[in-house]
Amino acid sequence: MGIGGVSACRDERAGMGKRATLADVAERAGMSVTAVSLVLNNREGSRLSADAQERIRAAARELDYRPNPAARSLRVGKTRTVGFVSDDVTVTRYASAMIRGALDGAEARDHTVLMAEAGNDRKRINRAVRAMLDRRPDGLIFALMGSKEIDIPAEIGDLPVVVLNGTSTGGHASVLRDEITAGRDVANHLIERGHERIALLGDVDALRRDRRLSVSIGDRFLGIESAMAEAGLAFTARHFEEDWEPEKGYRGTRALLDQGLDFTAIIAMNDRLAFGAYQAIWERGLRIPADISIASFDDDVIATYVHPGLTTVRIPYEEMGRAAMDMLLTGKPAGHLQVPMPLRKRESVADRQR
Amino acid sequence: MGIGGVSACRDERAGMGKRATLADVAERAGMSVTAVSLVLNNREGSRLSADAQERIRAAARELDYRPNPAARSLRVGKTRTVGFVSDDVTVTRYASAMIRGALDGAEARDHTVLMAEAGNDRKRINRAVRAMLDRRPDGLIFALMGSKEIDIPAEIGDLPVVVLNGTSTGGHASVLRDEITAGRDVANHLIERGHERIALLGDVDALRRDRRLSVSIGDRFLGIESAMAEAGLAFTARHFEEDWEPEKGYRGTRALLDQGLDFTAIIAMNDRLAFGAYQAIWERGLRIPADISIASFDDDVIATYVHPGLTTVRIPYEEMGRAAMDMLLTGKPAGHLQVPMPLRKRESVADRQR
DNA sequence: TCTGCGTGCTAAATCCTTTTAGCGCCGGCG
DNA sequence: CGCCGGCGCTAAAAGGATTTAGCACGCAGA
Repeated sequence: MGIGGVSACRDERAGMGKRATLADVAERAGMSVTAVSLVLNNREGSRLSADAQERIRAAARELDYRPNPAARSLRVGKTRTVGFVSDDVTVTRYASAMIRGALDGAEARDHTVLMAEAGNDRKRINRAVRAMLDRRPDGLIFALMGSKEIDIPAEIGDLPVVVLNGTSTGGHASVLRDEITAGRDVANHLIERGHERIALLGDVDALRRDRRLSVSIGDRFLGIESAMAEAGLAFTARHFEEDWEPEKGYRGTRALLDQGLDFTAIIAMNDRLAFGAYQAIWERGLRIPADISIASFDDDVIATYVHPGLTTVRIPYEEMGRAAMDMLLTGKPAGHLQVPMPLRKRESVADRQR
Repeated sequence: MGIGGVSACRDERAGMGKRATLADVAERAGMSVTAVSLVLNNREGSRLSADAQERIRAAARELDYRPNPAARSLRVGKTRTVGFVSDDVTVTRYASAMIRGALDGAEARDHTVLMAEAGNDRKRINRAVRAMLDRRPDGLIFALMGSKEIDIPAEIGDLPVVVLNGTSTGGHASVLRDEITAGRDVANHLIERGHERIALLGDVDALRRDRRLSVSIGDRFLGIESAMAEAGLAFTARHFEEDWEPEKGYRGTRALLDQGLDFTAIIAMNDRLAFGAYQAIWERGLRIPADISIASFDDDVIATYVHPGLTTVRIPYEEMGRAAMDMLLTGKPAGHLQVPMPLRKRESVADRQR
């Protein structure tokens, strides 16, 4: 039975300085530390009397007891903490949605997230991984801002790992987006609207092959082309462009138009290219979608800024982040999850007029 | 004294399963645990012989010893961990730069960052704060995606706190952006180029007053207007608009143009409004910057996507994140730091022609 | 010779929780 | 009667680091 002074001292100082420990709760409840631990963790092992349980819970509540995670993880070996290592947070603006998804997933399972940014430099990656490992997280997510294939440092050993928005050479579990279906959806959407003469803006050779550069873009092309082939169509115009920026979309579309307008729709490989296309099309006095329909990929901010709104496929960053965390926190992560990419239909696609 | 097998077991299995402990190092060096701790932490207290020191260091190196942070922080009370609570990661795309800045700052001081997202809901904020507090971080950053004034939960007690991109009602240390100077810079830039008839796009009453909505927008107006006043100028046109989206910028600018074009330049309150203005101006067959110059705020992605490039003031998110972390990790944080906002001159502003 | 002190090092306590081993008692079984 | 086993609970160990207290020894000064 506690001396009044001691418990009073702890009592009112919640949040400030010292916090109640198991021993404090035990003293207040007139029980042993073990008993308190048992009860507060609802261990089935040995049932304490209902009375004792109630006293303990009451004491814990009154003292606002919350276990010290350092002490707990020292004993148990688990930290209820997940490491989130990303190559580059700032590259893709939307990528913060990936973080959000992961954070939500962790919160739902009562874990907290340690973040680190590692860049693309191998040394810095190793340093970040060590820093994480030192904190003994229960798992690690490698988040890639451009979907790529990476090497996971061997140091990690058998710690559960999920690669987010990419794959690893070691064949670790990963979360990807379903670019094949996305490609098919975009192409089919135009085909269903009656378009038969379609131009491709942002065609490229390198990315299709090398999965170290991108594990997703190859699939995007694959999907587009399979849908075209199934409809018995081929592109009536292609503009090759590796650098998918608005400026390039603008120039590319101009070049395409110079070829004599033998298309009624454009598939742009991303929204920035599409935005450039808008400018080139406006400049010619043509109208979207009346004269030319456009569809693309990413659902970047600009897709909603422009008139008419751009029909595009959303990259489900948030869902992916969430999925990665779920994967990591439920049993042994394995396999490659493909998250569907929803088609956002806006006003840039209409039925073929001509 | 260890059976050979034990140390051999530990020896080669770095990263996997068990890791070397202080006791392992001590055993290998033939010293006491205390001695190892003393040496590895370079304690001045008692000098061990150079020979002993060398043996200890060698043993630690060979075993790839790294201290268990749980054990350490259990003893010391510090965790070398900082909590980063943000209201909403996804609202502002650029805001991820804030995260990056904070991460870099923490890395530089060998701290790791615990992230949590709290939204704007008081309950959820408290839950996030508790989750953080349970992990006993050495400090807390409250990052606000739209710069606002918030209440910091009292629970935090005397833990060092920095409010990032906002202020607290409790007067905690904070990192803000210098919107007054930014406002002045934008206005002066136009004035120096000879513009005397200037329109303001996105004027608004509410935001100017209520610091709970925004602690920065009021200053932005203040800066703009003080520079105008010093030059003896007043706006020749204003469009009021609370919702700073492209659509509204488009309509607003059309309305402004309908008033009879009595301005040669526009100050838009943000880039999205400015983007809308571009569209309205193009539609009239006018040219930027030949007929109308435009300058605005934020340096959003679209500022570089459009032609001509949009002159705007960058929000220094990354620097702010970094500054907040520096503040937190060096002594007692206090005061309000104003991070300068650089003017990005692009092609949307030219000398007055008419 | 004895005291005092600096040197080089270590045993033990401490931080807080979880887990293991087991105590004392009582009722039931053989 | 003696033994076993369940009940309700606790003492003690373990986990890995830091910190405090202090030991043994040798040397210098009185």
